[in-house]
Amino acid sequence: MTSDLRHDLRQQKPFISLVQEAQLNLARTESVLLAGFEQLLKPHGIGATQYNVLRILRGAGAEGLGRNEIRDRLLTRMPDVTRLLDRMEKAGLVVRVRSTEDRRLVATRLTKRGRDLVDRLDEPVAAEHQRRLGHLTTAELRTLIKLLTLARQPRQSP
Amino acid sequence: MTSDLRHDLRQQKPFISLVQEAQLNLARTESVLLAGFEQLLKPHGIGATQYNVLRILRGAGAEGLGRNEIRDRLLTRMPDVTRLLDRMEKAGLVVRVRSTEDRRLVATRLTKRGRDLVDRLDEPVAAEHQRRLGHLTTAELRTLIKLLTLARQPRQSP
DNA sequence: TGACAATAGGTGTTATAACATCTATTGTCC
DNA sequence: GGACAATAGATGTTATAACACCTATTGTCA
Repeated sequence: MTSDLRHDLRQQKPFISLVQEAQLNLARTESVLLAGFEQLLKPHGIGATQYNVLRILRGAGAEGLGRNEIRDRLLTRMPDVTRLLDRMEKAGLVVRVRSTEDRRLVATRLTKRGRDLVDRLDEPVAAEHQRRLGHLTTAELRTLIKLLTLARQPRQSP
Repeated sequence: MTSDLRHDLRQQKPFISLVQEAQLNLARTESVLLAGFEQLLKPHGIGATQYNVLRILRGAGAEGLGRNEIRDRLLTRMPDVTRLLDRMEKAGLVVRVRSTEDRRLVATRLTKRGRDLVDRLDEPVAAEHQRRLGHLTTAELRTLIKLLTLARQPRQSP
């Protein structure tokens, strides 16, 4: 009776399988890194998600991007991109212009202010990442990237 | 002039250093795994954080734990544990009892309902983790865990 | 061409997170 | 033993995330 055995052993911490241990480590590590990153961004009035949008828009060039395109490019799932962009527009970081050809389309673009901010952040962000992960060797980083990429491919039925 | 060079090359995606690539992969992988996990928990009316608390309290035994102790054991940073516990108490998953010896202390304990829920979730949670990460070999998982652990030790000045 | 699905985006509402500040209780030290 | 720092926890308030649903515009096809 598997169920009884599990019942008896609980309270200790057995059955922390390797996959669970990996998942716990992943969550913990991401949390630690993210916290440091948010700390860095806070004085500039934005969070990690907004920073992400700034990078995406900078990469997209002058034409800008539509809401759904931005959503799809974000690292983390984020419904309600509309109001995220609302806030960024209010903060003067982006502007939105509705297309005249297809009036359903609204392109979001960086303002000079947004562009300047993300440019100014390049160095401190790189420095923070270096500080956090710079003690890993190149080989270790490559392996880590490889394993994380592999981890995103589920066994079956994506 | 480094600054000018950077200025000229922007818009492309150069300067994605290994450390940044690692960080991006970490965030992305965590997001994907977390989304699947939340999906699994949703039918049970809790999220990943509450599930975490349930596991922590189960591990703590019958005496329960104080608010700060729970906060410190959580995987991810979480201010406002008070209202998280409020919600769980309202949902009948935990109870809080104030100590008579030191009236500052309030122990939070699992109710039978909370205990049953976390017990019932053991199998589906294990299965989900297996589904997500089970295609990695034991050696790969060990390496991943090792590297993630290493990544949490910053170079200097914690 | 007119109904209707598809697409892009927005809004209303509720839940949760984040931040700062507050209260109660206990320990400590002059 | 009385002032005061320290500790444990709670509360007020604002911002953000999550979820379901709505509006406008365009494409398509009988």
